[in-house]
Amino acid sequence: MVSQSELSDVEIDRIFQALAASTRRDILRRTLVAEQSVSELAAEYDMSFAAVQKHVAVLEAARLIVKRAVGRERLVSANPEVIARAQALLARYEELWRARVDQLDALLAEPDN
Amino acid sequence: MVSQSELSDVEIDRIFQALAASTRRDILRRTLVAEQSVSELAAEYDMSFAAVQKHVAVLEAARLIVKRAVGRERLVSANPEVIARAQALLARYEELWRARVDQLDALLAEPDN
DNA sequence: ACTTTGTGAAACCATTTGGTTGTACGTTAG
DNA sequence: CTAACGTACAACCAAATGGTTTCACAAAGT
Repeated sequence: MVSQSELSDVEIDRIFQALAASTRRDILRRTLVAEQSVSELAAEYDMSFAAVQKHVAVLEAARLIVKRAVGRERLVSANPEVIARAQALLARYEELWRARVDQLDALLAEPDN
Repeated sequence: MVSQSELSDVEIDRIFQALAASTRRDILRRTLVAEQSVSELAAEYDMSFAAVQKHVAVLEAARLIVKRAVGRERLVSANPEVIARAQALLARYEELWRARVDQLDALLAEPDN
């Protein structure tokens, strides 16, 4: 079992904000597959090292990734836990929708209409 | 079956960007449960009508909601289709993670280690 | 006919975002 | 020891964001 403290609004803001840029989604994808140093990541994109580092920082603030120090390198790996939380959030939205549809169905099934 | 054209990066950007503000998530929640006019929505928040209208516009640009005109009102309702797409995206990320874990498991299960 | 209501859009402003370059500093390599 | 590498951070800038107020206009109510 993992820590199941509820996510605050600002935390959710940060998660979706972090996901709202394709470079960051790509970094997330890469680090889900395998741990990578910040330089390795930076080499993949057509922008400065500092820019990539900032993207990594945004993902880290959202706790979508974690870094661990190994010598002078910082190895980045994704945190699937938080991704799962975001997914669960969206799933709850869909549930609201289903409830609405069910309610409508029940109404239509009412005999005295 | 619904239209299954692939989402572009910018479309995905817009979806997550739209989800990255709690007011907009709240609007989405309300309109998932029941159709609401823009004024009805605006009445719920401590900001100007124009501000809420802008939030609605952001959600609409992301196609997370749709509007239909009834007289002078614009009735807003959520589009669960797009929410499902976002959820599916996150699910694929989790799948990448699982593949990584499986690969690691296989490696550890190797007899000649 | 006039007024009110619901919506949209423009202009404006402060803050945030996403990029840049430059600097500093610890770690590894020669 | 010195040079190169990996990272972090600050300062700066343009563009986007999130709010405001104001104006315009069509639809509904009186």
